[in-house]
Amino acid sequence: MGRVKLQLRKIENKTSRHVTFAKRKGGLVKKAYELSALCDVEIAVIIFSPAGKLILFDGKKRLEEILESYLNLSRKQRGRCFVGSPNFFKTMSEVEFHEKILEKALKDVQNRKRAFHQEIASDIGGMMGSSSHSLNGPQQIDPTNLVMDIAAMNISSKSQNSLDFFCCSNQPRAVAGITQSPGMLQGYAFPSNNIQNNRDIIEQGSASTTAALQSSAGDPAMSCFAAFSHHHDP
Amino acid sequence: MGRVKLQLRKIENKTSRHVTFAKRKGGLVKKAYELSALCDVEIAVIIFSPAGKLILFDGKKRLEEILESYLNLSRKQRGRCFVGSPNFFKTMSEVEFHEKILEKALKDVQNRKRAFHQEIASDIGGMMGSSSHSLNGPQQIDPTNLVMDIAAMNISSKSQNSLDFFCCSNQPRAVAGITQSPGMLQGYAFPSNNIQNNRDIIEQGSASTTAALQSSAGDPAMSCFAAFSHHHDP
DNA sequence: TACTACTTATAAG
DNA sequence: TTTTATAAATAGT
Repeated sequence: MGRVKLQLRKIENKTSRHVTFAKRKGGLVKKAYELSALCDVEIAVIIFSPAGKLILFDGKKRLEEILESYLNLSRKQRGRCFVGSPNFFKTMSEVEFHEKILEKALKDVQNRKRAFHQEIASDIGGMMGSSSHSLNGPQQIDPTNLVMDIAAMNISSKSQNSLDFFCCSNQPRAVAGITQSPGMLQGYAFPSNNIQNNRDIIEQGSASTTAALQSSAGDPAMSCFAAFSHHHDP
Repeated sequence: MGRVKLQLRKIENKTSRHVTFAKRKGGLVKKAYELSALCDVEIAVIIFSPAGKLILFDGKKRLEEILESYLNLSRKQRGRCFVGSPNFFKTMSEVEFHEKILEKALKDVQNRKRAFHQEIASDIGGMMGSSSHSLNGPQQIDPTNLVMDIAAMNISSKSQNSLDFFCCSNQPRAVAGITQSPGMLQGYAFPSNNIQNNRDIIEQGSASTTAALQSSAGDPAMSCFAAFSHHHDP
């Protein structure tokens, strides 16, 4: 829309590009808001501005587990999350807390290892041929098999107070394509361990968005956007 | 736009709502595509349809670390990612692989602990008052301090081959507000540990998108959308 | 699905 | 920033 039809390629003039970005960014967020409201669906729009900063719109709740990682990283209420070298730990209590988590995780893995040994042993001691469990015994390490297809996993709901959800990676920090604000993406690991607290934060977020919507006489989507806009550059 | 101006609230008629959803969904994705192309920015649009299925658009590369978690969870090429109880491990090699990771992580944390002890000891042995390092000695555990503000962290690039990026959480599986397809969100932990491999997959994705764009005489954004649409319900 | 009258978004000034 | 003229999106058919 406009005086002329634009070709769909990068606008070379920097000023024009920034003007267009500012306009269309607002338009996109507004459209997202409208679609979310009209059709009662959950939407997130994530934009990295030319300056590399983050602009967000999220409609309803489902995506908040992801989006909070962007919106709220600096709020120190995310739950137990440990990212980075232990050298970043600032207090002994932090170190010891994570030491305990890791000890527990290691113990769980080692228990599993023992169970494997037993199952293998019983396999050998039992009949030949078909075994009712899926173990294949020791294998070569195949990194491509180490990713679990979570969607196919049956989630066990027992042992809520044991460490039943953790993650390890030796992923180095330098992630392809991420040069600006590396912490944004990498800082998030898992949802808060305190669901009630987490929900409170979500509610807070909704409230502030609502407040922004109400305080603006004009366009609700635009003010919704404005509510988030302290997360990006001016 | 249209014959009448719609009020910005949920369309109650189900058929109208679905028609509007279909139209505006396409429009939103097209807008995202245009903004991405015109302004050379990275964009993702994530939509859960009324049926709860996923619709995605992503512009450039920065967000793929997040979006791949949705698009590619079932491709067993994500790198070393361990989520869930060790009981889900299917092979001894998986168990042993993660045992090693955890042992290393624990060792790193314990090294840090030792360093703390030394720093504290030298604090006691040194002059009173101002100390040049930031340690405060042992403290009460304050869970709210255990989340690191990654954005404020200075990322050390050394020790690429040591475990310098890992995460632990005792987050239970039942995450508030996530009832459908829980695996989608929870399955993803960190970017692939094999960046080259990861990039290959990204290129694949881009290629198929490009192919879709080219194979459609009509609207590039729409066909781009179509390229992803096998991820949502028909 | 296609049409079309109308609203909305926006390129240029 | 605000104002147009025009292109684009879309509600109802």
